[in-house]
Amino acid sequence: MNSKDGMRYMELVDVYEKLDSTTKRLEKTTILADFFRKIGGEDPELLPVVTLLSLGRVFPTWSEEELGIASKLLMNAMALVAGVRPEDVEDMMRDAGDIGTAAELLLGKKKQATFFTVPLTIQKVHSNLMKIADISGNRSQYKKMEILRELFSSASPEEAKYITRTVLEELRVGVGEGTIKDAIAEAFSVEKGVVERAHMLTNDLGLVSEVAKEEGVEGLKKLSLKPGKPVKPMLAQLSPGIRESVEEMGWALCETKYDGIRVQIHRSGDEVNIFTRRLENISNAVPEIIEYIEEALPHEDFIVEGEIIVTKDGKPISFQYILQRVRRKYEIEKMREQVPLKLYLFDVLYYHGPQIDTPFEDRRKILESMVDVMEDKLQLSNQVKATPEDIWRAEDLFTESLKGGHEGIMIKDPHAPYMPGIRGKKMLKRKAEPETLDLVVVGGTYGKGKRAHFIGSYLLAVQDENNELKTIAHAATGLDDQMLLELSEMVEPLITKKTGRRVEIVPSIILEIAYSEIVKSPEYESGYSLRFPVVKRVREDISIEDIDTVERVESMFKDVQTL
DNA sequence: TCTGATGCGTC
DNA sequence: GTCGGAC
DNA sequence: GTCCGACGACGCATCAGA
Repeated sequence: MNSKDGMRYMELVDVYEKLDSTTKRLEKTTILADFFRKIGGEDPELLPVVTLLSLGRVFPTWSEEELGIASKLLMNAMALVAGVRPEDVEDMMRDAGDIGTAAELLLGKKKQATFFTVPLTIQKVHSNLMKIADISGNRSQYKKMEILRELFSSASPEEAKYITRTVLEELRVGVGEGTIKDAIAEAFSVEKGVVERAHMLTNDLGLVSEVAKEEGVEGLKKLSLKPGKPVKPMLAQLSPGIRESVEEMGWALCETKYDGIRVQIHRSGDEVNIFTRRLENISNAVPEIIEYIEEALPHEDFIVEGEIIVTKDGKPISFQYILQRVRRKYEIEKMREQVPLKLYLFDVLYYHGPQIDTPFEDRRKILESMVDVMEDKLQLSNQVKATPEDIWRAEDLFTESLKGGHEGIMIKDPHAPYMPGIRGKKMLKRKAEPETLDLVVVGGTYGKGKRAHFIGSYLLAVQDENNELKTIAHAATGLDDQMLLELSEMVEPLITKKTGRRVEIVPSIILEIAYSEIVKSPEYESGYSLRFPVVKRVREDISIEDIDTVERVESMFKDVQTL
């Protein structure tokens, strides 16, 4: 290590390799903690950067910066550097099962011809990646690739492996935020709870590690909630059953679960901002929501949360519509007419100071005191109180919710504080039982990582009135290791064609697929597709003539719409 | 100027 | 979003 | 219980290239 030029990227790569070589969380934590401590001692300015890079990120969570490079562009850049065709890279990637490993192999060959290189530093890698995010406009893809090319040309094969994975933000060394938090706590001898809280409130583990080292517990405790700065929303777990969940809480506040977009709304002085679950600012896309807030809530600093849905004649309509609104930049006024929004508020995080430690029961009361309801535009979530004795209140809410075209119910612990970014048992969700269809496998796509040498996703079809097969969805989740293997073995002899990572398969294997909802599809031959498809089992007991039909799908889709 | 591929966010 | 695997 | 990483559909923005 050279103190003038900063620490070499290779040192970080060694850490990645060590992390990858164990599956034990405690070991990973110690590896990271040791490294953080080392950086803290030798090159403290690098600590926030290294913390982010260890997570496989270039920017902190709250940042709106993005690289605009994913697998395809990256493959092109790799092809350029290695002097091969992009298709060769794709083949290699399929065989290696991972773009990082493919990069390592490709550059390994190339490197033998290279004479010498200037060693990469962590700083250099990070600053070049940050530069990529700033490039836009004409020839931007080319310029981005030039930066990658420069990095690759001075990278060792092993370094290239992790640069590619970092660009894709998929480091895949088994380290996520939980492990990083533990490591920061261990490295700088602060309590884990304090690290956790600081992270909740800032969404910036780089900052947290820096403060932990420089100012310790005192510094971390000073970080706090501020209107204008979004925090990660508290998340819900699946409820195993309404009664069981309510009993476990003692009593519960149950609310309709609306099928829309979760938003966190901040008022800071004169400014109102609306953030999504991943902390993206969508204020410009939903001007009417800002207006409703101006009208219905106090002109004081606050943070509230709710769900935005689309309604027609006061009734909720398909989730697909709201996707037309969230990230829109153009023709906003026009869409505002066509796709009207409604906001249901259900929580408050800040009002006359932080309220996240206030029990939910009381937060709700505060929220109620803040809001002047606007019919059809802004309301509080529909809420009932349920105890084990009158569990029917919750059960009725559930059936009413589904009948009304909503998604189910939330079951909330009245005593719980608001825990940003935590998915715990203080807030549960209960949705309708999924439906199932019997579909035939007509193709597939090879997977990555764990699924590198399997078909990681199956293309499925229904039959039409002429017994022709029409595609309707891909399914990948729901397969355990054993089924993954068995299916691969069944499918292998049926493959008729391979193009890149995709294969075509003689139709014969039938899968039972669960799904939450049928949706209109611009992509699949049947004109429909499935929301949240899950593989349940292989149907060896029926034959291909028995699979479900386009007609059936169509009739079920209409049922859903007319609810 | 238009279209398809790609990226990236929502669920 | 769902799910399975590892701890 | 918790964390992590496999993977699903859709729609808008952006950019390359016809």
